[in-house]
Amino acid sequence: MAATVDSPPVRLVVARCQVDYAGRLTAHLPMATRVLMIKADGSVLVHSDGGSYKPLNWMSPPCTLREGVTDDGQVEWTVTSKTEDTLRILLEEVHHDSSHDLGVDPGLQKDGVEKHLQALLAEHPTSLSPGLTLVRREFPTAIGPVDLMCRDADGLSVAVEIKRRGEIDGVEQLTRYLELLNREPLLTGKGPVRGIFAAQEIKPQARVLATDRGIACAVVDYDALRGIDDSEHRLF
Amino acid sequence: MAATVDSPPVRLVVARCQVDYAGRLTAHLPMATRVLMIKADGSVLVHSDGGSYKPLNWMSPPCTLREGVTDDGQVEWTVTSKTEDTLRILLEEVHHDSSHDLGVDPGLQKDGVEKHLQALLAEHPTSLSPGLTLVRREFPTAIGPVDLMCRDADGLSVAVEIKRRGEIDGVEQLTRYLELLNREPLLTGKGPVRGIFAAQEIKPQARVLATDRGIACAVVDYDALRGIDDSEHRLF
DNA sequence: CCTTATATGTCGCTG
DNA sequence: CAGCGACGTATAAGG
Repeated sequence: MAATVDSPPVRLVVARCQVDYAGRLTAHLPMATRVLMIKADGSVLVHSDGGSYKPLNWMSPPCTLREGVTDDGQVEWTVTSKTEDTLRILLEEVHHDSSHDLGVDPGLQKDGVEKHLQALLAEHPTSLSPGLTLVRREFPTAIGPVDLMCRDADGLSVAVEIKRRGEIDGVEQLTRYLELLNREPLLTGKGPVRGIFAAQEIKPQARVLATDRGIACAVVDYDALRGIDDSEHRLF
Repeated sequence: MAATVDSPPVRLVVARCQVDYAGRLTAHLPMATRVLMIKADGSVLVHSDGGSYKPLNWMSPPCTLREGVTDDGQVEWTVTSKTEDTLRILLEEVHHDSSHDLGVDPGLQKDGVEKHLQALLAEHPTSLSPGLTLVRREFPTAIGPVDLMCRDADGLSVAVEIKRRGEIDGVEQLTRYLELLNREPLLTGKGPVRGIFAAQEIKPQARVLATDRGIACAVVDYDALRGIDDSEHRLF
């Protein structure tokens, strides 16, 4: 007797279907041929040809799929989550239907993003502003750690917020830190704490807001920093 | 002669494979069985069983897939984008391989997103605060447009920020706008610009911050607004 | 084409 | 579990 699998983990279906979602929003997909992927946890993905990795429609786990038949004899899938979200898929014609046991996935291994950038800047603080020396990385405040705390040639404290992409949120974040840091007498002895917003790319909007708040912007050349130890500084 | 399809739009492959990505980061997937979806534009999705709709790894269009063979005879896919990102998939064993023509997708119809909420509130500004009249939607400022600019019965300007879910970011956003708007003499003639933070749901933290800054919070009943023209107002 | 704001964001971490 | 920040964010809208 052959070994059987009770509920095959992944099911791939190609079918002409119509999809309706109701949850945080309502969405409707007219009848057309699409790829349906049903995973072991009951989650469903509705993919069209093209677009990026995001499905046209989907249901995230945990959820349950119920297969039924409508009054006029069409197959209907109803996917429901605990939070009353529902995905209804009406199947008009099934072109393909297969199931596959994948087993457990060992998972993804990532390497090298922003932590690396922080390490580089910690080693070369003068690339942000001349005369800067590192006091400490991840300098703690009540609302979270500042990426870099430095001191400049005049003895002023300098708080540095590092992002890969400098957007307005990052300026807000640094502003909050500066507000708290400027209440610390130990830091403000020689004058108010300066702020530097450092990123590989700084959006115009973020630059405007930073400038408006007296925060300096530093565009960091990642490759140059990585390649050359004593890189030129760029401060705007 | 039978009609042939040169490059079938969607290809579904289930295979034991190993995946390596190099781009803004590097990522590695050890050898395991996964679902591979190749779309017409050459984009590739690597799905495992479980997780959400996001693939373990992927390549976004535009990109090209090249099928090759390694020195030791294994099938190898190399997907490259214009921006020198590369996805390398080493296939050890193919369990399934099928192609399907989907045709053009009519696309998704959404309802109940923020834009719709904004339209409803623009039509019924009194649901936010009594006596409010709309001056203009998407009122421009140096750092972006305010969702609604209104005027109250006393002639005061009122800036409204609308979110589906009211979180702390939205309060920050409105605060920024108010800061800029209050520098405009044309708006502050009768007094400082008021702020209203409107959302279907407002998180406690956001409410505290808003209150602290003198910003009013309005919880919007989307269904009521959509259903009834002259809905009751709720202002906290 | 670039910039900006939204997302059924998702994901991972930390308190 | 909530809150917060990052993401190869994706995606749509507007200038």
